[in-house]
Amino acid sequence: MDTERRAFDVMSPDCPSRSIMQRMGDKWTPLVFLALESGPRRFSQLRQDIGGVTPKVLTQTLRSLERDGLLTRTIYPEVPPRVEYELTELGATLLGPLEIIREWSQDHAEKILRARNDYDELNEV
Amino acid sequence: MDTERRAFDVMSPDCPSRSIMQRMGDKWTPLVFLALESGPRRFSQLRQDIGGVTPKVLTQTLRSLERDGLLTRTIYPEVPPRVEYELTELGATLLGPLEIIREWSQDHAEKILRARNDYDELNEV
DNA sequence: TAATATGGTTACCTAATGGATACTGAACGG
DNA sequence: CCGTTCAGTATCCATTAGGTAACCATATTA
Repeated sequence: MDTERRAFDVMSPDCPSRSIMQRMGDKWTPLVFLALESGPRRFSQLRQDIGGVTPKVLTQTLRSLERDGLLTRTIYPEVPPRVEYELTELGATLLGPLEIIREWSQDHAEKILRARNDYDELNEV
Repeated sequence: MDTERRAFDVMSPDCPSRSIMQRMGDKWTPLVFLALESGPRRFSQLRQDIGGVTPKVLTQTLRSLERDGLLTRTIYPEVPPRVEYELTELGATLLGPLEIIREWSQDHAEKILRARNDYDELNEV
């Protein structure tokens, strides 16, 4: 129904879709998604799945994704506490696009690293 | 042929593909790509196509993409100077994935903005 | 009493990034 | 001699990202 007019346009400086597009390229968001791909995970499981993330930053990332309705945070009133994170339906629709980006990155990493070396050799002599 | 072993794995903290994945989500890179989709463009054309980018930042972005072999920078020795940017073959392979991200962002922007509002109302009262 | 485990939060700090603004160089037009 | 065009640089400042380390609440175990 909305084929004629685009409500959002990423090329427009003030369009909110632009900030959304940016966020999905932030440092940890894609990795959180890939880790949640196969089902709900606990906080410390995510920490292990994603190498090198500090708890603070992981918390920030998760909160921000929760705020955007991309995942849910469920607290189970047990001791010790258990908190599970799970993609929402909306969040799951992002898995496809992210998987494509991931494959591209992995498939072309070698070429890019070579290009960087060539460039640096030419311009740093 | 490389179905068995992955040379690069974005889930590994030290893998270079990770930095590559991150870069394609930076603020201006996707917009540069979309602007170059239909052919070479000059510096000031890009500035206009992409709203709100300062020359310094645009230069940084373009240089970084050139370094990675994703676009070429051609200087024509004229006066006033003319510099054209054009996607390389490698760069062009990124257009598909980026287009998918763009569509996702535009299609789901409204839902996400609504989720943000709901979240903020619940947690800021 | 205290250590342990979980799932965080908070305060604090630094380095890098982003952005605004003004300026340069080189040739041409007037 | 001055202004204009193009493609950037230079300079400065504010914001942010990310990291470290300490802390909290709770119940169990010893």
